[in-house]
Amino acid sequence: MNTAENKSESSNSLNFLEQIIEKNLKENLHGGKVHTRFPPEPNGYLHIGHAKSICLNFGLAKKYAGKCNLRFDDTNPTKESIEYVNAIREDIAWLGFDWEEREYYASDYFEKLYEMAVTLINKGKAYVCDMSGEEIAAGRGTPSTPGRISPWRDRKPEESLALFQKMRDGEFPDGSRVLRAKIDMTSPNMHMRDPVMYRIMHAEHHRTGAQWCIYPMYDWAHGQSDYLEQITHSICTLEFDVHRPLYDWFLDNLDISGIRPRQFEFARLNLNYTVMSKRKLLELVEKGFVTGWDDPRMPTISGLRRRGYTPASIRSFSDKVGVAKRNNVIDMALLEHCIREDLNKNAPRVMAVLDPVRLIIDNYPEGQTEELDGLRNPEKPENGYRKVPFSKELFIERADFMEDPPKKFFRLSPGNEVRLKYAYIIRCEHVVKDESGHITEIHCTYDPETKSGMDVQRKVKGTLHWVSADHALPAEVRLYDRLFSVPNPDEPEQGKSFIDKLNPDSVNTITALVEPGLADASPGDKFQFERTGYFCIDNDSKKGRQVFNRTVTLRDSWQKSMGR
RNA sequence: UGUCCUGUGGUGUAAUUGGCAACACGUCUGAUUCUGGAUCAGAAGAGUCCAGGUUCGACCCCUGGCAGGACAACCA
Repeated sequence: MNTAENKSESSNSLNFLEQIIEKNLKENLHGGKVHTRFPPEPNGYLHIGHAKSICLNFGLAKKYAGKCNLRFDDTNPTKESIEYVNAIREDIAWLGFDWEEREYYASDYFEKLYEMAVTLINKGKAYVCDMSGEEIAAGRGTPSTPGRISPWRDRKPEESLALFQKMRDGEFPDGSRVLRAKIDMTSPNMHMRDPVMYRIMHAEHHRTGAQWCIYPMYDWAHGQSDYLEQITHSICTLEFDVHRPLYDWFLDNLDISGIRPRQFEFARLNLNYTVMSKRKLLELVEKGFVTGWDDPRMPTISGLRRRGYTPASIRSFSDKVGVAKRNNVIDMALLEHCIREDLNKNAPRVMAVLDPVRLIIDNYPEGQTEELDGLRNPEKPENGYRKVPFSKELFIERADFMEDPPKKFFRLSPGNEVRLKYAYIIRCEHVVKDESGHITEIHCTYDPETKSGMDVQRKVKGTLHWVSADHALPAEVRLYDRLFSVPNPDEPEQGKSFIDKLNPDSVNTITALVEPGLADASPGDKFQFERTGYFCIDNDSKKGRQVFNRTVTLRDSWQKSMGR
């Protein structure tokens, strides 16, 4: 009985949806089929919360040898656009999921939906209501008080039918009439109080154009779309729990055959130090607090992609957060752990000095250059070495030198020795300062017998990264930090908004010096800058001027202990 | 003062038809290291919202509370 076995066994535990599916499979509920769907509304970009849902729906289908459809829930033309459709398709594909030929649109079902509505009208289960929006809202009552019956509720099916046809034909202005399901105005569930099925909207739809001027509401369109696609498990978030009786009511009253879909709800993902609602993300974009939906500080999939996150890291994250029905707030540290885990294994190492100070090796031959071997990735020694130029004048990180260091400072200080990564052990002899006392040069001597790869028995506590002054390339580096300065920007004090919780230092753009080999890297390429963090090349890069985004810092137990 | 959902270490998620609470992240030690990274070894941290009840035995079942969330768009 070893630990590895125990681990793999414990990972076999099922989440509540898997338990339901396995139970359904056992009782042969849907003929042994599992068919899910991911149903985004194309009214914004996908975020990390959607990623959880995508991984869940496609993941469940894969695990149980079923299929998962992509279905755009495009029933509100005033808020939706083709731009969003395209962005959503790109993001899902990038995450690594394939909906094959099953790319569907609720708008493809408008005609069928219309016919089904006619069926309900004929059965006396739906009616055209002539009340205004305000009247309907007022008549609905409140969660604790019943609603009032519409004066149009008992109009004859033939009359409703004729009106419904005229609604479709464009004979009435927006908001003048709606089609309502006839259910129960006294239900304690507000969604059962004769919910609206269709509203009149003379609006251009991004797919159906001007073909329709009545559009179905979510509750009507969604469940029936599930049925038309023969979805077995319709998985949505908790807030739709109260809609389930309505979801079932439509199916109950529609003479369906084949698979009867069932709705299940799980808790959406929440992440601290960010916001997740499309409305708020839209506001950040529209008011210019970020540069766009794909700003690297955004929790959107496109933002994370540009930030340097990999599909594998996001899938791993989705897996680790789990699936349940209780509200949760996931620690950003978990997301960061997932990307570090991936990049540590796969990102090539490279040296870059973010805050340079000049270091001169006094006893190193003037004009000499050595091409040193730097391991590309210690996690994958088989990837071999790269060449890194070394010379008399270098730059090191300003924070790696202290004139008057504290007790456990392992870096460079007067009289002290450190190793320069891949190069030599050096000793600091003296420093040069300007009038204001600012250090401008650090002078050292090196020991030629300590070159990397030699058998050196001397031990030094610290190893520093560096770049050669004559060879290094300047590059723009965007140091990103969390977008919000508080863990719960969604809950500001009275009178404040989440905007007030934005972190004023969420990005700090600097010019750094990077090793010359980076000149050839392309947008999207990811690296570990040794000792500082993971970075990727941004599309804003121009020839001769690379732009790097900091994905995440390395874990830093030194800084952590200093903070205490 | 309605209906529904949910309460397990700091944060998440488990506990196979009731059998003295496990895993991950985080935190803290130590070893190791040419990244104060990674890796390895280990530790602390919950007695499962509360109170009753059933039972030899309850996170799990029952009753009653309490707390949090959702629901009153012609949004999804």
